[in-house]
Amino acid sequence: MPARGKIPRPTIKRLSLYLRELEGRLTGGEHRINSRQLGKVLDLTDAQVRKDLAYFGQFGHPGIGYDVEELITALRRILGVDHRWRAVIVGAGNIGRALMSYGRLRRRGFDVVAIFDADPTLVGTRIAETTVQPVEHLAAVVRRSDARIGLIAVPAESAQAVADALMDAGVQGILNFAPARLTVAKDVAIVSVDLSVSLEQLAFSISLRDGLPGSTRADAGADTEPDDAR
Amino acid sequence: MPARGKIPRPTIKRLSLYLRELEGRLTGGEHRINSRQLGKVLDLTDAQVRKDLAYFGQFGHPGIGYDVEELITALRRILGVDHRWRAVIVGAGNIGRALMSYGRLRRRGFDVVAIFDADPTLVGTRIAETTVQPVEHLAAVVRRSDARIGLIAVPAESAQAVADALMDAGVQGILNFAPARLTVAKDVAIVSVDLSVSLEQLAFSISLRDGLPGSTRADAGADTEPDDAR
DNA sequence: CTTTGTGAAATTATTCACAGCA
DNA sequence: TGCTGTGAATAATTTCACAAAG
Repeated sequence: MPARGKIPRPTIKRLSLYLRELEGRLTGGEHRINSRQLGKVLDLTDAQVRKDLAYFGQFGHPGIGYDVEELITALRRILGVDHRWRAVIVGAGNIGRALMSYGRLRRRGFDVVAIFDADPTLVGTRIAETTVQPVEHLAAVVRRSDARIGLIAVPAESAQAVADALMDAGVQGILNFAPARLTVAKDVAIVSVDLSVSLEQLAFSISLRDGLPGSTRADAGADTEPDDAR
Repeated sequence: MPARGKIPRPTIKRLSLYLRELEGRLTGGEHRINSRQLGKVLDLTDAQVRKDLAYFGQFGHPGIGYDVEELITALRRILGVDHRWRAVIVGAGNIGRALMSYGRLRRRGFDVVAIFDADPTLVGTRIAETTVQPVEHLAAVVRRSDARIGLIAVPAESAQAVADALMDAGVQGILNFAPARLTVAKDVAIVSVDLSVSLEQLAFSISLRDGLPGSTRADAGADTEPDDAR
């Protein structure tokens, strides 16, 4: 039920940033905001903000601006985070453990219900109140818990196999932290995050300046931030 | 010495992906590749690949394709990863510790020389052979080690203060994992990665499909993957 | 007077398509 | 023949600018 018209890909990324900013403002006691103010903090034009939102309906009040709470509610529905999502993590290495312990995920609506690893020495250990299970249990646990999202935190070599297993188990979306490009069924969504790529973007930007003048901001793609949210 | 002409922002992100793919192929024993093959795996047209590379020079051989090693060398120079970078991490929580232990960073040319935290109970603990230092030491250590990059892994509330401290200490680039938009001097590069934003992109993509048909791939910005590298 | 929503214009990025080299 | 590099064409995205609403 989202939109009218076709939504530009960049718009989707900005919606999350709008939501994050609005939630911060609501906490700070602000109940009203206009497109200029919202654009300012994200380095966007006011027109950009209005156009992004207009793809999904009319949320503003001419002469007034936007009601922060109203807009938050709308954005949550648009992004699909007006309800909670269950997820599983595959890989209990550094990244998997950090994700498991990252309280912010839960606060933002994502419940990690299980973590798996293929290494027998890790199976049975506990991370943030959850016991690491053998990957063999993946299919059964995903089905039983009805988890719809899988987070891949395994080495590049096994990432595709894990993705296949997650898809077989029925997940609808995959967040991939392995530095590999994964092939997924077309009815499965995938977003990837590669820290090395982010660091290389940074190295490139720094190198550029060291050479000729000129400024650069970069957004890191997945999860990228919004920095340079354009 | 980089480019001729102005480089599209999306091109920069793809360069890292080309490099990652090429390194994998070289390891697999492939010494030659053409734009069609390289584009295929990243879901890009062959023209896109050629155009991206052509911004920086002539690396191909008509009728033949590209020499993998030659292209890797060129891409490393372009991206600024033909030499090593020293970095410091601020924040020894889940994310900071995971980054510190993430061996891949070192393998890709980034040496984390120190990690800091404001929490006295964490100071002195060891993570991957490195002792957590008090943030008060930040300026001195950054200067002494000549670190040029700072990784921010602290809560959103303290992220801006940490960014300011890093800039004062002289870093030229910041990789920000805090869910906050940071303001930086215009001669400092910044790339941000927000896992919640990536997860929301995923939730949005899944929700879209559940509604109307249509496929979506998403790249997560920072680090994003390359998935849907278009 | 302020601020939204939105066509029209401008800008940016991608794809086409082909001349030229191996 | 196979494939690169690139100008020209097309498509996507952003910005402009203004009518309408509070």
